[in-house]
Formats: sequence, structure tokens, C-alpha cells
Amino acid sequence: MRVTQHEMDANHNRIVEGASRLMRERGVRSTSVADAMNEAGMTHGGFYRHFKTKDDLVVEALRTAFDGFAKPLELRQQTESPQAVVDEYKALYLSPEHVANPGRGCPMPALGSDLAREAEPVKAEFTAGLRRVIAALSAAGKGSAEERQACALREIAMLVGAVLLARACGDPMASEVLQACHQPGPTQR
Amino acid sequence: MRVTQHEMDANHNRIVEGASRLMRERGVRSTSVADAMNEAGMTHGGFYRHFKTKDDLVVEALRTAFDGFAKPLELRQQTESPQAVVDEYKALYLSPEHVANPGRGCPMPALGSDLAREAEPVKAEFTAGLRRVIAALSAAGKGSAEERQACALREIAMLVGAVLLARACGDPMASEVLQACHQPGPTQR
DNA sequence: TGTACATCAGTGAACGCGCGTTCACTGATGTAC
DNA sequence: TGTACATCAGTGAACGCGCGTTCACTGATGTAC
Repeated sequence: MRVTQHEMDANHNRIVEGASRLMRERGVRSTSVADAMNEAGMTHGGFYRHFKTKDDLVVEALRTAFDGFAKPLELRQQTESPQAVVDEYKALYLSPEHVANPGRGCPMPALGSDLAREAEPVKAEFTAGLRRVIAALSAAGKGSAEERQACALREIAMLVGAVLLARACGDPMASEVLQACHQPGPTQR
Repeated sequence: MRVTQHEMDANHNRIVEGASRLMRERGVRSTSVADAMNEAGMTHGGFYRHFKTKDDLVVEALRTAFDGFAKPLELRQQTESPQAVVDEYKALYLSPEHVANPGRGCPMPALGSDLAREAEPVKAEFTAGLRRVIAALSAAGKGSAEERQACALREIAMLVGAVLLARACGDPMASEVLQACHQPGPTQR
């Protein structure tokens, strides 16, 4: 039962978006090709009309995850002050809602440990996503471009680490982590 | 071919230590029961003389990983100043060697994303390990115990996030991340 | 615009494989005398 | 200390299951005339 080109594109997007959510929730290895297809309302057999291998899906799903998480940030950047964007991002990132809903959240803490073991194309996509977030957050602050970028990187590392720890610990430690990292204070020394 | 009690204990430790390293390198799901037993020079059939389920091995392997990584830190604490311990830990943590060798490194960035999806006993073990690291690092700095603990937590979150990002990106981004996080500067704002 | 036909998106059975777990078996260990 | 025997750590075959991938098939779509 062949479908129209337009319908096929829509199906493709549904597969990638569903897989992107499932992988952030359950992990890359624990999301099967059949899971991803069922999530899109199809059966596993048609998978290879859309992707050469499962790895291809991982790359597209990662791109989609960064898109969904970075795009709102980039849009807000056009209407708000750089510092306001950073403050809002930080509050959103460290919220209990973000910790509780990895499927709709940042792919870095959700998939980081997994993706560190994946092949080059996946890592390249991850790097591209991180660069987008750095760019969106390094407009604020003072100093040279390099200094502001390093500062943004430190901030991102802390946010990613905080959400990772909060999710791996569970309450009540999760709250302690979020609260500590929400404070504007310096890191040690 | 029954072995002595002493030999059995030694085998148990070899299984746990090997699994601890393999899991940090390949991930929890990608390290099979057979992998862990082969690593200890045995066959998979004997696994259930040592563990009730694979989950039990995960908990023990995680404890061993934290032990190997936190114990040197705690020992140094008895002979050096709190600030020196923190400085050395940070340098070690952000070193390219640590990033390149997850099997002998901190379990938090290596397994964090995985463990966030595991059951309660695993998360409890993770929390206990994190508390050990917090305790070892919160002796330095000034302010109340709560302030020093929050400060240590921010520092740990940044370190964990930095290694996670460095591993998931690969060079040259990895070097950028490590360099930025090594600077003592404040996080954003 | 209408007709004939090649294309191909999606289906569901099948493949070989590795997984966690179970089990009958082996033979050295530990124990009771 | 020596003997007889129950225990049980480790082996390797086997289990049911889900995985990624392949493939013959279906029938609506897109195209050539």
C-alpha cells in the first residue's frame, strides 16, 4: 500500500521525533527499531525504506532532540537581553520538570554517557548541538569572545552535570543538587 | 570442580572488578553476564553462584567503581590540606587521561545517563557514592557547612558535566571543554 | 483528461545472533566420624 | 591423622526472547502515452 510522497515525509518525521523522545527516555540501545516504528504507528518492516541502518536513525533523532531544545532558546535570543535568556534557560534547565521529563528535555544529560561510546557521525552531531547551545549562551557576560565562550561552557557543564546527577540519584539528593546549582555563587575557590 | 572458600572470594572480587571496568567502558546493558565472567577467566554458567541477578552485579560493580575512585581521594585528605586535595582532584578529573580511560575513571560521567534509568537499589548506591565525593571535597572553602557542601556540589556537577561532554564530543571540542572548566573563573554572571 | 503500467512505501514472516537465566553434571572441598 | 561422604563452585548445553536486518508480497501512487 504505497503512500504519497507528502505522507511518507510526514511518516519519516514521526519516526524520528518518536525515536528522539524514546531514546532520551530509555537510552539508545534500549530503543529498538520496532519500538520506534510502533511509536509512529507503523510496523518494523518499513524501517529500511527510511534509514540505511539504526545508526542513521540515532543521528537524525539526536539532531531533532537538539533542535527541539535549542530552537526556543535561539528564538528568544532575538527579543530578549542576552542575560535574560541565560537566566531563563538556567531556571528551565534546573527545574524538577526537566529532571522528570528527559523525553522532552536536553539530550546531553539524557544521552551523554551512551553517545560517548557511539561512532564518529553521532559524536559530530552531538558536537554541533553543543556548539549551538554555546553560541546561544555566550552572548551574555563581559570580556572577550573567548572568555565569554569559556564562561558559557563552564555554565553548560555544570547544568548538564547537575541534571545527570539529579536523575541518577533521585530525591531527596536530586533537590539538593538542583538547589545548589541554582545559586549564582562561584564554584570552588 | 569445587574451589576453596578463599579462592571463591577471590573469583567474586575479580568478577566485580572486571565488570566495573567493562561497564564504565561499554555501558551497563552492553556488558553481558558472559562478558563479565570471561573477563574473570570463567564461563557464564557459574555466575548465579555469585549473584542472584545481573542487577545485583550492577550494584556491586558501581560500589567498587566509587571505591576505586573515591578512596585515594579520602586517603589524601588525611595528609594534605583540604584545598590541595580539591585542586589535585580537579586536575586529575579534567585530565585527558581521565577522559580517555573511563574504565578506570569516575563512574558518574561514565554511567550517569544509564543509571538514571535503573531501579532503586542502583540509584541508592549512586547516591551513596556521590555523598562520599561531596564529603571529601566540602572540607575546603569558607562559610557554613551547608554553603561549603553546595559549593562542592556545584564543582562536582561541573566536573561531571565537563567529562561527559568531552567524551561525547571528541577532539577538538573535548580540549576546549576541559580547558574552559579548568579555569578557576566564576560560572556565568 | 483517461488508460496502462512501473514504482515503491509499508506489511509481516523469517534469518541468525546474543541475551539473561536454568540445569544436569563433575569432581575437589569441607566435614563427620 | 585417616576414611567416607555430603556439599557446592564452576562447566557447558539448553531455554525462550528480543534484537537488527532481509525479503516476498501487496496495492496505491506516480508516470508515460
